Amino acid sequence: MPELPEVETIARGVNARVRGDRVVDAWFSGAREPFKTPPARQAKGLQGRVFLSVHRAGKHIVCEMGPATNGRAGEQARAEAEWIVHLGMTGRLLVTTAEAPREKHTHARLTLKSGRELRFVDPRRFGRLEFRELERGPAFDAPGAEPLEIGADEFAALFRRRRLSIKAALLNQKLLAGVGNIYADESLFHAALRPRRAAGRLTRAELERLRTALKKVLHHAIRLGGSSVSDYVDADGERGFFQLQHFVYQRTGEPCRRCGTPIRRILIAGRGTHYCPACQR
DNA sequence: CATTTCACCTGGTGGC
DNA sequence: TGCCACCAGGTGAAAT
Repeated sequence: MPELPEVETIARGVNARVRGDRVVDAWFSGAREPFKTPPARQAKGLQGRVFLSVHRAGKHIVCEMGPATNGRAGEQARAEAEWIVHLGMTGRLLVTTAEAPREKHTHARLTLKSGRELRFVDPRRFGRLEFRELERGPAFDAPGAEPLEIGADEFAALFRRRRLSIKAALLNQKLLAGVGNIYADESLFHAALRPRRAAGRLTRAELERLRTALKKVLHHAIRLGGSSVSDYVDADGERGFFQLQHFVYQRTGEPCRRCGTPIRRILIAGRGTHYCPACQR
């Protein structure tokens, strides 16, 4: 469901829990949707492999998988494959005991050598699971720029000559990777910019305000998430996601925390968009 | 080509 | 309680 901060938190939590563990069995549901790679191929590819590391790229969780056979002791194995998890709107990646009750809508279960399981649960099935053999193709690379790393020049260049709204531009993963509806609305509020403003018409100063607001909001959310990794990753924690105090997101009609004006909700790119008509210009 | 709309899913909520 | 409309953190294909 998750946007960049949630995905970052989940990737860190999963990394800490499965790094060095080995897949001894892989099970996938019969459902069609969540598989970018046919489930049988994923199961076969993952079988026996060791988790070298897990990290985030955009909204994707990328698991670097090492060889299925034990290497020489003390030798650092090289990644041979990647298991890529996109959580869509409702996906969760959980580390559980083998005995933990199986939740409805479980689409993948990797049994690990430690006895634990890594489970993918996704009611709406907007999530995607992909498996790549690095020998046969390129490593995964999220298309857009990382909002936490991008510099002022590169950021400004993303929006130059674009006629779409800045809100729609922020949501476009080919421009920036990882920004979703919550943090788009929140960062536009902190930058004091109307979501309907044409992206290409923002001044350099406004864009710089947006870039710093976005960074700040994302870092803050990661910091909060980091203190409750277990809410996301350990068997059935689900809090985490909404614990942040939003300034505009889903506060339609409520008073702006800065000036008291009722927050407005409009539709941009089919997504609910929240802003303060007084603070944002 | 850039941009917008819509379909893909299940589940929760609030009105009647 | 039931029924219904509407909403949800995402994205890629189809339409404009």
